[in-house]
Amino acid sequence: MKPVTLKEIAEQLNISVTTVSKALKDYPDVSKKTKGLVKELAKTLNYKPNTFAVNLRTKESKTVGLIIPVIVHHFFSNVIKGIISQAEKKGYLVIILQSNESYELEKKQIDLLLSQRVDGIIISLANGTADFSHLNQIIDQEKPLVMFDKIAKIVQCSKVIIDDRKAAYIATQHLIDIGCKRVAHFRGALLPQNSIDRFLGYKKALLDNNLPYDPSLVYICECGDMSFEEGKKNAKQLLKDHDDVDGIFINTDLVAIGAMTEFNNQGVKVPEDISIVGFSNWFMSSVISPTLTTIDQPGFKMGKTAFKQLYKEIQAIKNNKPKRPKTITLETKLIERESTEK
Amino acid sequence: MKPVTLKEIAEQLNISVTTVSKALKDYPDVSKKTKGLVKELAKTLNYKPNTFAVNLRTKESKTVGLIIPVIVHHFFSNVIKGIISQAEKKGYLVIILQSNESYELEKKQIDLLLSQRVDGIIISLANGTADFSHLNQIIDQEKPLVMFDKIAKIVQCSKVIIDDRKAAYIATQHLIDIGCKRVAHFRGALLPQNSIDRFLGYKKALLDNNLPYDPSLVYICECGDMSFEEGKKNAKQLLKDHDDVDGIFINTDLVAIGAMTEFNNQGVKVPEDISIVGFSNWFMSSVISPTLTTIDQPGFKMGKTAFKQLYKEIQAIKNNKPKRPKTITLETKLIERESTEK
DNA sequence: GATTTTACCGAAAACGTTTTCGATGATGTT
DNA sequence: AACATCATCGAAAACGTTTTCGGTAAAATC
Repeated sequence: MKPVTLKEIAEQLNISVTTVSKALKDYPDVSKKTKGLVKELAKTLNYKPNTFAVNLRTKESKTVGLIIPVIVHHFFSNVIKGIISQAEKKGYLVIILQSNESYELEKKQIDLLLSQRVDGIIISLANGTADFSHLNQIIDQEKPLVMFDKIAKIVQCSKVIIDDRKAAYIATQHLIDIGCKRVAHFRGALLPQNSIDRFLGYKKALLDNNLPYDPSLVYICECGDMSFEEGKKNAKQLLKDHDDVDGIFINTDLVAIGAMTEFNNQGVKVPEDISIVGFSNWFMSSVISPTLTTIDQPGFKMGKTAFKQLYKEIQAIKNNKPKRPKTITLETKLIERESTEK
Repeated sequence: MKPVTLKEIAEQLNISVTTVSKALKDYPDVSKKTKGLVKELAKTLNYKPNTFAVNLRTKESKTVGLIIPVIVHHFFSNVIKGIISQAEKKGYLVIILQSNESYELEKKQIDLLLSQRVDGIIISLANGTADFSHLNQIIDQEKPLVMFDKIAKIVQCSKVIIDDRKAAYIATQHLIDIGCKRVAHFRGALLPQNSIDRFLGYKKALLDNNLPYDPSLVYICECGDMSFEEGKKNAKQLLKDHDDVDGIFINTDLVAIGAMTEFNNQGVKVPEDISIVGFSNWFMSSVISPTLTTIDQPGFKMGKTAFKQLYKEIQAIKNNKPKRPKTITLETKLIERESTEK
């Protein structure tokens, strides 16, 4: 019942462990005959190299860590899928951790991954993360690090992002183009770079169109587990505060759907009374009523790209080359649907 | 830049590696004084035990594998979350693989996990899996295996499931209770146990209520990536085939939503003309219009329970006790919403 | 003062692999 | 015949940890 080792194969064939090892890895200094014998016996005994020993020798685990704020989330689960699919192609396994938008957990989890000696880490930051020493710790150990979506510009590592500012600008411009004069914004939490950028894009679009920027039209939501509820709450508040808003650019689809639900409950018609643009293009947005205009955020591609970059850096380090941090910006596009049909 | 080892600590303190190791693990045969010195130095040097070496010695990786058919899926991502959260509590990491509903991939991935020497495996089978030798291989190696959701009854291992038959019965009975006389069923793929069970529950409910079972009212869908489209397609076909159907019990929410979309497009009113019950209680189902009556399937709890059971078996094996496979059935409940409001 | 007990420490083996560096004998070259 | 070349193999060290088994000195016991 014990797992088969090189030693056992060696003993059965009356050769050394060294030769067995080399035969299996096709070293040139092993005869064709022995290679054949070794490989055959290895197969019949169902030999599987002991990863623990291999890792110890080679100092690599062929494993990468992934930390994301939430798993049950259309965008993030797509990213996971992208990362895993690409990792599998390269023979890497992925350990997934959920930070739950908590800085403390994120820190602990990075510690955990480092002590596990993963070959690299991919991360999307928690909303609350404002200090980055735990990330620099990764870089100090010369471990590749790739951030995506929610990143920290300051940290010297590769990043896979979209141009949030531009996307938000396009979304807002679209609302203006269809005739909106008072455009509100439900923004994300205060810290994450992407919610800042989306806010800035929104603001710039207003100003470029000679529309006044009114801070009272900007509502905040944390975009955590309660996104849907937050959307409802903000919508309710907005109806109380203003009676002239005719368009909203909302930081994320789920919040937008919450808002639409509230509007529907209160008899406010979308898009007739208020037009809405969301963000991310959750699958859900294409099946609700009215269907939601949104910005397509390529989660699967983002995950794939993130792993590809991480892999490049892993290889670079292996060959003692500099890893060259790189920022990759993926394309987004506006998906026009019923919620902005005028 | 080299990682700190026991040896380095030992040299700096002029003691042996053995003592350092024992000090860090609070062995009784190390003096308080040395323990203090060792622990302090370990902390200042930021010592992290080399997992590779530890694994090699202890023969365990504190890592478990998870294979699921699809990741971007409300139910499954909830399961992932449940497993990860529970694993973290016990100091275990989770490697996630996606079988893409492919038997071949599933087989390969099990091989991969076994050669990685994970401490246990949790799996939900691919639709196409009909042969189970790859699963028995796990059991033969005395590795704990827990199946959930899509299981194989035949395989001798622990299982975490719901009573699909009962849940389907309740769903169908609900349709009958609100007055439906011709109840159709969109079932899942042919092989998975749960889609068989749901079908049987549907059938039994009909017969118990003296309604005829009509095979032409049963439509099949694979419930893979194309669920939504399949729902639309089946709905379209059903409208062609029958004009008297007034209720449908549908194998999974996403298919149900696809069907509702098609009905809506064709001017068929839900629930007035046709009432619909879905399955799984995806978040989406509570925000679409009309909201969807469905069976709540506790993904998070399922994941948690699956890991708990796996953990128990890992511990049992460690202590040379039998692992005692166990089947755990979780409660489901009917969530009544607008799609069955008469 | 001799013996036992206790407290503390370390040598060494083991986990299974990879890789370096020779060693050996056979073959080819001059 | 002397030498170089080539093909094939293996001994041994190394990776960093854990754990067994003794060993030594001090303290306790008689």
